Amino acid sequence: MTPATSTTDWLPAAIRNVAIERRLKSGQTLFHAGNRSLGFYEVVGGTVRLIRVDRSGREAVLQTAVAGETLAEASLFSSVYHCDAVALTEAVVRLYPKAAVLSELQRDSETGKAFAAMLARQVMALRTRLERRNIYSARDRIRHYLTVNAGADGRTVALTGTVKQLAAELGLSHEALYRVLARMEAEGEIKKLGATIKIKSMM
Amino acid sequence: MTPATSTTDWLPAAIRNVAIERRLKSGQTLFHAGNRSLGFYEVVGGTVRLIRVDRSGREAVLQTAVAGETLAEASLFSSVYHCDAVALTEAVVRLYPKAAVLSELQRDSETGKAFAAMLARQVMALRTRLERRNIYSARDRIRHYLTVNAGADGRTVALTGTVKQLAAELGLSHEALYRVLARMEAEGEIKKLGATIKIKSMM
DNA sequence: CGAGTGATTGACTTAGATCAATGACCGTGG
DNA sequence: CCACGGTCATTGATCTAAGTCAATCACTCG
Repeated sequence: MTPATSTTDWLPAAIRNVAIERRLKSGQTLFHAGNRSLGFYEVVGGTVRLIRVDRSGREAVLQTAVAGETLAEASLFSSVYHCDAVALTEAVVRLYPKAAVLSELQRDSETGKAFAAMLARQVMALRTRLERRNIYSARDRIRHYLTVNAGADGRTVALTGTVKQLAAELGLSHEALYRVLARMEAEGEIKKLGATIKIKSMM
Repeated sequence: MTPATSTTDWLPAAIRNVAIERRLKSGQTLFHAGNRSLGFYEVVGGTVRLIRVDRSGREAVLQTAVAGETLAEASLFSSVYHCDAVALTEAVVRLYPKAAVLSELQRDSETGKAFAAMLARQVMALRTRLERRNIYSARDRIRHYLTVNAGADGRTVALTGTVKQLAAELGLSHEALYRVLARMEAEGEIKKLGATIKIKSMM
């Protein structure tokens, strides 16, 4: 339900303690495709990208992970990494060693369940975000975001970050977002109150 | 790696056999938000939508599941459904009962692992598709698709369905896709060979 | 043999990207 | 304490890529 890529709360302390923190310089490679998989990572600070490089050198970004997000979970179940990970900015990551995680998942079925639940929730949230991107009109995309993220009263949406960040989440330029938001407010559909948006009427 | 939402291969026969198939008429509701969660579904045929309805009656689509895809996995870990599911077309779904699935996941750690691995792969694939939608230019979006989905030789992409379906996957009108593909071919970047695209040079 | 759908291409329109500029804030270093 | 550099918020002007409407042709199917 929450869009938050709520990272690693499912991890028992036992595993969290064996995590290995590593600091990356901007541009530095964390792992390469083909490297033996050591486990999955959590980005503690900065930004790390997963990249697939084709033989002509062109690269395609598979994921851009920022602080709090998690990286390469699937590598837990694979012996090698299938893409490159490189730091886009200076960054700090935490490695959760494969063997430790897997054996813990196996030993404690509660942890296994929590892990699966977290992944299932992520799948749900990702599908929702993807579905939103299928909406062509900026206004309807915003409406989708608002109704999906409305609080319990169904009328109040708490903005998590800056408007620019929201624009990125929606796949709009920030200018376009400002404009549409302004129009929606002018037409009485919403009301901005600081970091909150009130949904008033709907057309 | 494969973009396929490869559904239920992880399920042991034991569970597959207790699945309950159900036929839905177009427009029929499979479950409502707040209903006690019975398990998750696989869409065998037709199309089913997950919908969140806000109090003013506006609805936001959270997911559109077509044949072969899976629905509401997260409900395995929740006591009630959190949205409505309604058939967009006539449809056939298969219900995997929660209790049976959960106990099997718990009993057989191999199954649990396979389930988690499937979810992790789905998360990866979804993130990749979402990342692609961040690319504004149609051409670059197509390039992203091609490099991500290139076969082992890195130069051959097998199209899974029709070009129209690809257009939907890319979030483009099919006309736009035809045009850009035609231009790319004219400029020698790719070569279409039936249901295959050869990547020739890259600009 | 029509009906329905995909593939393709042309013409036209427009929503939203881009480029620009301004004002409000904010931390910070002298 | 204040000037300065940086980022966010906001709005205007302009441009274009891609959507929409439309028409044609090729196919498949009952």
